[in-house]
Order: sequence, then C-alpha cells, then structure tokens
Amino acid sequence: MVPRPLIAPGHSLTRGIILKEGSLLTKYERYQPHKIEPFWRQKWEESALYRAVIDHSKPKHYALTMLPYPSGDLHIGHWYAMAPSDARARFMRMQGYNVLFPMGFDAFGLPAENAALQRKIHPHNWTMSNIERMREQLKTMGAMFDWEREIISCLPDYYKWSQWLFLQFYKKGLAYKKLSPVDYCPKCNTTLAREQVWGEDRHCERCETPVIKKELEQWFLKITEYAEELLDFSQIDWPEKVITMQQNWIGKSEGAEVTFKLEEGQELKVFTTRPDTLWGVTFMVLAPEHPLVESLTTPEQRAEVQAYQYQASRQSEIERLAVDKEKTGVFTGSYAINPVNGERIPVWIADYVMMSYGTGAVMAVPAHDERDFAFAQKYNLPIKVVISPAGKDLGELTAAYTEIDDGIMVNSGPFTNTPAREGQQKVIAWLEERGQGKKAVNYRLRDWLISRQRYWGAPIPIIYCDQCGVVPVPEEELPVLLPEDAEFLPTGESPLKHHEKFLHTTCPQCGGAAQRETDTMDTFICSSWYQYAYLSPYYQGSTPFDPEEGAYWLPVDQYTGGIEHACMHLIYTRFFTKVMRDLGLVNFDEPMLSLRNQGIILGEDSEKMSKSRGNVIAPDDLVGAYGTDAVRVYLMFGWRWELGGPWDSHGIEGCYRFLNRVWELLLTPVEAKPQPAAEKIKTLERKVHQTIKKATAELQNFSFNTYIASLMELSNLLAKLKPDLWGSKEWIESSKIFTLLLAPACPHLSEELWTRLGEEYSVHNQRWPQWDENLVTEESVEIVVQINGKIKDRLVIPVEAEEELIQEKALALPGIQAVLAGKTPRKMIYVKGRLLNIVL
RNA sequence: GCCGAAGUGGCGGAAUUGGCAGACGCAGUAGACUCAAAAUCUACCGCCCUCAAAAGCGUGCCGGUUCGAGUCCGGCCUUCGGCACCA
Repeated sequence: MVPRPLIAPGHSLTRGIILKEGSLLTKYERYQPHKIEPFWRQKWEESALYRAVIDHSKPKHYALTMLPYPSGDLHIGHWYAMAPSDARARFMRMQGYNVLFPMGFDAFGLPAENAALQRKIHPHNWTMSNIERMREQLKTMGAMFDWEREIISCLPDYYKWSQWLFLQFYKKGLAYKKLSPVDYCPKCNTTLAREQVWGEDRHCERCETPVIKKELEQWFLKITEYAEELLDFSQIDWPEKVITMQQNWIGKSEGAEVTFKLEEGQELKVFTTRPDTLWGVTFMVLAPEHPLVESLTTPEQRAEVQAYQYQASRQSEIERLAVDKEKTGVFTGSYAINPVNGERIPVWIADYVMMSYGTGAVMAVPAHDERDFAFAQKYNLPIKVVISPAGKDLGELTAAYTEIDDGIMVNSGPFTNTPAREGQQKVIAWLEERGQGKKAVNYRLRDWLISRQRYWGAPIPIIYCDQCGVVPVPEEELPVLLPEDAEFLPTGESPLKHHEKFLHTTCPQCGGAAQRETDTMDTFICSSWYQYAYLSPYYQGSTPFDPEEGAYWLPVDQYTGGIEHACMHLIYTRFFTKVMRDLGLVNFDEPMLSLRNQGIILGEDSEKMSKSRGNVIAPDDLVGAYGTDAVRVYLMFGWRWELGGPWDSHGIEGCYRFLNRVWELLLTPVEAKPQPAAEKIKTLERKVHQTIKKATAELQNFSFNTYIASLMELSNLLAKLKPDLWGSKEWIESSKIFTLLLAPACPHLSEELWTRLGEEYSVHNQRWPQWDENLVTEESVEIVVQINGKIKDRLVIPVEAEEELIQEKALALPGIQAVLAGKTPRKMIYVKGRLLNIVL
C-alpha cells in the first residue's frame, strides 16, 4: 500500500482497512503534536481550505471575534477568546454553512507612541513588527481565519475610510466641534470619551490614571441623536448583562421640562421626573457654571456667589462627586415664580447640580427628594409636603418621602387627592395646555468625544481657514496621511502640532493658507466599522466596502468578545451601523445579531495576570509543551466560557492525556475478536448517537466545557469496548464519527486521525454527523423507586413498559416490601422512564 | 442607594428546566507494572457513623409550595459587575 502524500513526515500510515484485516503495527507511534500540527497548517494554507468566498448555494454564517490590539505578544486571553470561537465557527462550517471568520489588527493606539518615545522606534515600525509576530502566533492557534481578508487599521488604505466615514457624519450634522469641559488623562496626554473613564475614582480606562477636567474645543459625534434607537434591543440576541449595561449607560429618564419665570423676567427651564411634586417646590438650584447665574446674582450676594463659583471650579471631579459630601450652596439673591401656584421661591447655586445633565438647573422639592431635603435642612429652607401615603399625615419629616406608587397628591391645587403616578401624566398635560411646560425625556448618554491629542491615529480630515472657517477635506483628497517623519519628544504634545509640512496647507475652498486639524480620531472609530472592512479589505471603490460582498455576508451572525467593551466598542459599532444605514451603506439596523462574551483567565494565584505579579501564562510555552490542540481543549474544558477563572497547570495536563488516549484508542490495534457481542455493539451505537446529539446541542449553545466532556465520555466507553469491538465495522464507523465530533476542538489531531482512518482530505470539509433519535433512546431504563420521595430501590424495565406493570413490579421489590410492611400506598406517581414515587 | 448576575465536594464544574445531586476533569488514596522512578493501567474518592452494610445528613441561610425543590415562591446573607448628588 502506497502511503498517502498527506501524512505528516516521519509517520507511517495506519489505515482502518489494514487494521480490520488484523495486521498489527510493529512500530509504537506516540501522539506527536509537534510533528502533525505544523504539517497540517501548511497543508491547509496550500490548499486554501479556509478561504471564504461568496457561494450562493450555501447559507452564509459570518462569525466574528474581536480583533486584537497588536501589543507585541498574543496572550492567553486572546486564545481564550478566539480558540473556542473558532471551534464554534468550525462547527457551523461542518453544519453546512459557508463561514466567514476573519482576523485583523486594531493597530492605532497609544502604546505604539509610547514605544516610540522610550525606545526610539517609529510607531509604524513598532506596530507592523508586532503584527508580523502576532500573526505568526495567531497561526499556531490553528484557527480557520481567512488571512486574505486581514485588515490593519493603521494602514492608509484602511484609515482613508475611517476618515471618509467621519466626513459623512460631518455632512449629516453628526460631527461637530464644541468647547466644553472634557475628561483629560494627564498620563496619556489626551482627552477621553466618557465611556473611557471608569470607576468611582474616574480613571483612564487604559492606564488607570485618574482623569482631570479641561476646558477644550473638541470634536464630538452625535451619538445622543440615536439614544432612543440604541435602547431598542429587540432585533438582537445579546447577553442580558450587556443589554442592562447599555441601558444603564444610556440612562433614559422621562418627565417634564417646566418653565419657571424669574422675577427679573427671564425664563428658567428645569427638567424633573416628578411633575407631581410641583406644588412642593420651595427653592431652585442652579449649577455654579449655569449661564444665568451672572445676571441673577444681586450686588449683595455677588462676593459670596463668585467665591463659591471659584471654589467649585477648582475642585476636581472626584472631590465634587464624593458620595458622602455635605451639600453646600449659596443664595443668589434672586427669586423665581412657581408657575403652578405663583409662589415666590429663592434661587440658589450648589455644586450638587451638574451643568452637564438636563438644563443644569433643578426645582427643589425637599419633602420628596433626598438631596433637596439635605440641602433644605442645612440652610433652613421650607419643606412642604405634597405627596402622602393614602391619606396619612406625614407630620414632621425626618427624611424625604420618595415613594410614588402609594402616594397621593396633597396641597396641590386642582390635583389634590390625585394618585401621584396618575398625577405625573395629568400635570404634564395641564402644563402643556397652559404653555408652562412639556413632556420631556433626558438621557445620561453624552455625545462621543473623538478628538485625541496624539500622533498615532487617523487624522481628523478637517482644515481651518481664516477666510472660510471649518472646511472638510474633500473626499477625493483622502486619506489625510500621517506624516512619517514626525518627531517624538517627551513634551506630552502631539508631534503633529509641530510638524510644519503637515500643519500648513491650503484651503480647499478659497485656496488660501490654512491649517490642518492636528488631533487624531479615537481608535474606537476604526473598530466601529471593521466588520465591514473584512468584506473587501482596503476597497478602492466609492464606498467603504464592496456592496456585493456586503449583500451576501452581512450582517455579522455571531460576535464574540469581552464584556469590557459593553459600553464602548459595542455601543459605538451599533451607532455606526445605524448611521451607515441612514447613509444607505447598509440595509439593516444592527451590526451583530448574536453576541456571546467570554470571561477572563486569571493567574494560578487567582489574581489578574500581570508581568509584575509573575503569574502570566504564555500560550507559546503551552503550545511548545502540549501542542495547540491540547491548549484548545483545555481552554474549552476548564471553565464555563462566559465566566473564566484561575489557570490550573494540572488541568491542561489532563487534556493532553485525553488526546494521547484518543490517539492510542483509535490508532493502536489490538487483536480483533471474530464475533463481537451484539449487545456491546448496541451499547456503542447508542452512546455514539447520544454523543452526537449532546455535542451538537452544547456547541450550538457555546457550552464548550460540556461539549468536551461528552467527547471524553464517549472515548471512555470506546476504551472499554475496544478489546471486544476493535476492527468491526461499527468500531470503524464510531472512530470516524468520534473524529468528526473532535474536529472543531482539535483541527490538527482530527485531520491526522481522519487520514489514518483512510479517509479523504479534509476532515474539515465533512458534514457534521447526524444522530438517529431511535438509536439515542435506551431500550431498557432503570427506574428509581421512591417511597415518600426517598429512594428505596431500583427497577430495570423496558422503556415502553406500561405504568401498571411498573407499579406491580415495584411493589414486589424487596427494598420496597421491607419499607411498606403491609401498608397500602395512598397514591403512586410515575414519571416516564425516570421514577416511581410511592406515597404512603 | 439603584439595577443585574452568581453562591453545588479539596478544586474547575455537570444536572435533559420540578424527578437518581456531584457527569467530565483536576487533586488525593490504594493497587498493578518497574531493580526503582516517571509514564501508563485498575479501583476508591460529598459529610457523618461503621470492620462492613444499612440508616441519617447534604446544593449560602430561614421559611413556604409540592408526592418530590440545586431548580419554583417569600424573606435574608455573602461575593462579583454596572450605574450613581442624573434632578
């Protein structure tokens, strides 16, 4: 027999047919992942096995996993995210889908620039050499990535489209420049979007340095315009947790905008969620920065007000937001008129009111709002009860009464005795009639600040002309190239600011001298549309991607990645897709139909992996020690995927042992028995079909750990039956099915086994096995017999046995007779194929 | 404070959604093989009593529904995550 050319070098071919004839291998061959894995990867590449091309004869499946930042080395977190996602994509492929599973690099970002400063390497070179390295590391993962679709977001042919999209946003009025107090990271020397400021101490998401506030002119994208639509999750199957986080982030609150007249004549608008408490307003509070403060302050109060404003402006965000901070404020000397009852109410300023939310002014109802209550107590302002629970007199309040559902409006003019909940709507209608207010909705969501004072990003394609003002770069002039010869100095300022050739340009409108915008775009812009770039990398047409590719592959069917992006990337990309839809670039509302999040792998000490702790697990080392397939199996088997947990170096050894056993099991022959027992064949077939069913369901459901467990169970049974069934046609068939079921998890080993079992390349082009429901069900089952819910005996019985027969047999069981002791059962409950409970 | 998720052996985790708790694996114990070790194989492996068996107990705590609760309901406790002077 001539060995197939496909077999890994140094290996002899062992074919199922030979084994069936009873010839024994003389040479003991071990599982050697280091020989077979590189061999098959090369073969896959040569035969373009994973090339994804449009094929209208098949249903498509766009599987996507979050692209990595090229930090230099692939770490175990990347493997944990990607390898199981790959197994899922492979499973879909074997189910008959035409699967697209691309990979690329989110290549702009600050670390490259820091490396430039520290080690005098140009960010471009640093990034590209990291990509070279990481691409090779990624390839050792044995994933079915289609590398011909790779994208690198820092290449001009890519960021040209990031810039183009910015211009479309600008033309639609969705990109604007505004002077406002913004979050600034003093370590990264750049402004940040609010999404990138985390935690109670408001630190930078990247470097964990607490941010400071700066008043700067910055570019924003109007994501708030889409706030309401972003709250609609009806078209996507996303984890509840992500949805909740996005809902919290967007923070919708419904209520009314009420117009108060100031005695001086101006209007003061406030937002309230409690229009039912309008009759209880006893003072107004403005944010210290509120534009009306200046004109409202009376000469007597001026000194005090200005001192307070100064102090508030100097306070850091953290100080101002400190949870238990005592309320402070200052009276402006002016009064407003409550539109509902004409009462004269004092206007104060206080730093517990934020200029950035609502109108920057609130109507204070101390009786029914905790903050207003605390403030009123401190400054001896009146507290007027206008909501009380079911007719009860609240008396002297010791705390604000904030209940709504059992509250009744009191002392509220025409609305007295109206239930509070009902009153909210009625008061709004009443205000609208009288022209004093209207229904209003407020969102916590802020517009997306995209300016970064950094070099290594896509330049914002804007030109400033003394004559024409803000002028967008014409589309045909894109990309606005990053100059290569930038000088990196540790000044904290962007090198673009001092790059004369970049900075000075001519105005596209008047041709006069003009200057370029020197800020670059947030890298989250690049990753907001990358799923479209994979369709036709660096597309040269008139849109960011080839519409024909888009029509076939879009939208993304299955997205996987970390939950840390819930309120950043995952909101941004939804926003981008909705805008792209409104631009006519796509015809759907949501970029990713289904999303699953993996957890985080911790060090063996249960701490977050970090170089300083010395608890980092390097995938390259693991591949060296156990081979890719064992690492993949352990990453799937070790934890619930969505949770993750601490690494266990013994755990991976267990998985490596499993693969060794599989190798032995399927490839090392034993003496064939001439007449295999029929009942053993039956046992094998049943388990095989049960395993197909189970593995299918578990993979469908991202339950990788139980998918692997089901394969282990099957291999355990195969090992037990091997001495009896080796060489039989059922054995060979089962071996092949096992190999197919193993293929998503172990692409290399399964390919090698498949060849050695005498089958044609490639195992990855085979159809996923089908189970036969008739073979899945057991013929006889063990029924648990309980008395009063406690197990007393067991009964083995054919599965289709009648209930009466089971009852009869159960009552005759010795274990039951003993407990029964002549008593008559009150009733018996039978659960088909499971148990019989005898109730005394 | 508000919202959400999770608590199961020494460990990671299973449990067909109300029906045998602890699948599968790790760690451990004993044995086989070996001059010995490693590797491999076999058996055991929730707690408590016991020579053993049987009984009893057991899914964070307390209570409830049910023939039957890890699973459902009510009330707590703990841990983690998100939001937070957001009007």
